[in-house]
This record gives sequence, structure tokens and C-alpha cells, in this order.
Amino acid sequence: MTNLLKNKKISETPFRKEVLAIFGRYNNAIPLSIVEKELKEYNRITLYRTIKIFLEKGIIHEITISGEESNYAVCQEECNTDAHHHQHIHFKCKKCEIIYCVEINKFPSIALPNYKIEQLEIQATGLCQSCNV
Amino acid sequence: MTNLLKNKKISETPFRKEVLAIFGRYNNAIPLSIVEKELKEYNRITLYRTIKIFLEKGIIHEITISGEESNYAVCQEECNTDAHHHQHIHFKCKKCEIIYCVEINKFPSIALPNYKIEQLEIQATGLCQSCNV
DNA sequence: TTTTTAAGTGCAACAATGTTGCAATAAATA
DNA sequence: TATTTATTGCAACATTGTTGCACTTAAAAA
Ligand SMILES: [Zn+2]
Ligand SMILES: [Zn+2]
Ligand SMILES: [Zn+2]
Ligand SMILES: [Zn+2]
Repeated sequence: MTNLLKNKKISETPFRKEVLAIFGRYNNAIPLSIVEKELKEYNRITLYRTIKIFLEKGIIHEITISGEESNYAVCQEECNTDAHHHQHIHFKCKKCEIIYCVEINKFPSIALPNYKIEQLEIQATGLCQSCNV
Repeated sequence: MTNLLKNKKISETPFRKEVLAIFGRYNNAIPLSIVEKELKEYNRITLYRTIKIFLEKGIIHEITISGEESNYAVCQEECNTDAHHHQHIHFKCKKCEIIYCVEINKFPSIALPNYKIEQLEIQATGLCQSCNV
């Protein structure tokens, strides 16, 4: 996790390491508000810039759901500035409201007449492993 | 289109009719900035409240793509406050950048062990009918 | 390791976006 | 038409995100 910053060719500062460590402690996507809560003290602007560069460099990716706060989760290693290479869906649990990145082996494909589909992004809602009892 | 407001049980005001007419003139999703451009003069707050109630009542739905302005498109008749009943995907063209609501007859389904999936939302990117030549 | 260079941080100030209370106004209902 | 109810516009505010610039820190070179 630590060498991720070096791998992505951005300076390894204490603040960035700390933010990255927070993401690492969760195995689901988290909103900025949680990052802020976990940081004892921080500069609002620096945090914005950190999130921005993490997104640009493919360190994290953003999950947006209409009417809700954006969530962020660490990317796969292969992601970069130009493209994200995820083979997962974003699953939001209706009960615990946690958003998970769920790996999926056979990604569905759809065809639309006259359209050329290059990429699919899937968001699912329902009950997660813990809540589906 | 006009009686849509009555059907959804909200007051039929000149402003609301005008905003609804703008959505009706497009056959794709549009951002707030286009609505604003089409309105000769308008009150910013009233527009926000109009969009908000349209969303709540299931008159329009919101399409959010990470890092981009939200887009809005008219809903199917069956949509309501509690649930949207769309059988379509959101397709964003890489070239013209327009976002379309594309009807799809066989909606894909996915299964995840231990998860209970209740709803899927799909966003696709590629080339639209016009740009795919 | 020290020096040089490049990048990151924090402050101030600003811009954009969204919200709320309240009085005036308009729409729906009786 | 009169009454009730909902909508609108204003002012003021809250939140979110951005930019320029000086200062500090990290990385690279010597
Ligand atoms: Zn859950
Ligand atoms: Zn993800
Ligand atoms: Zn196109
Ligand atoms: Zn749609």
C-alpha cells in the first residue's frame, strides 16, 4: 500500500500516506466525511487536492449515486490516469447502506442496435452478505 | 406532457410547465445548465425546488457520472416518489457527449453468492447511433 | 550528505452550488 | 367568488470546490 504512491509517481508525503492508510483500513467504499472523521486534523484544501490527484492517478475511484455523497475506494493496480480497469460492480446495501466493490467473474454484456458499447458500469442495490440473513 | 403535473398531483404553474416543456423538447438527458440556457429568465431557487420536486414525484430522474454535471431526463409514466421503473440503460457517447436513456428489452441479470440483488443500474459508454458511422 | 530543483501544503480569498425562513403571490378547492 | 393551500422570490446562509501565492517539504542531482 505504501509503495503505491511511488508506483503511481507522486510524492510520498505523510498526509497522503495517512489518507491512503484510511482507505486501506476499509474493505468498502467510503465517503469524504469518513476520511475527515478519521483524520485527527487536516487541511480541507489539501484533502481535496489529495483526493483529486488520487483519482487522476488511478489510486482510487469514485462511486456516485444520485442524491448521495460520493464514495471512494482503492483501485486495482492496473488502473491509471487514462483508464480504470475494474471488473467489478458497485453494490449498495439497502440496509447497512455500505457500498461495496464486488468482484465478478463473468461480467454481463449487452448489445444495442446501432450503438457501439465500449464499457459498462453497473450499480446494484439489495442486501449485502452481512445483512442478507 | 402538460397533464403530467396533474397526474403526479403537484400544482401546475407556468414555470413548472415551462421547465417540463424544455425536457420534452429533448430526447436525451440534459444538465441543469441547458435548462437554464433555455429559460429566458428564472429564479435560481425556484429552479432548484422545481428540479427537486420533479425528482421526488418521479417526473424526471437523475443520471450521475463521476466528475460530471448531473443530467436529467423525463421518466416513464409508472415512476413515482418511491420507485423508478425504468428498463433502460444510460448511454454516454464519447464523441458527442450526449447521454441517452436507451430502452432495452432483455435487461441483463447478475447473481452474486450471498448477496441479494434487487435492482441493477447500468451506465454504458461508447458511440451513439449518430456518431457510430 | 549537501545542494538544487520540483512538488506539496496552508492561507486567504473567491466561486459555485444548494438550503432555509418568511412574506407576497398564485393556484386549487369549496 | 371566497377561502385554503401551495408556490415563488428575496435575503441570508451553509456547503462544496477552486485559485494564486508564499512557504515548506520531498525528490533528484551533485
Ligand atoms: Zn448491508
Ligand atoms: Zn469499485
Ligand atoms: Zn454521439
Ligand atoms: Zn434514463
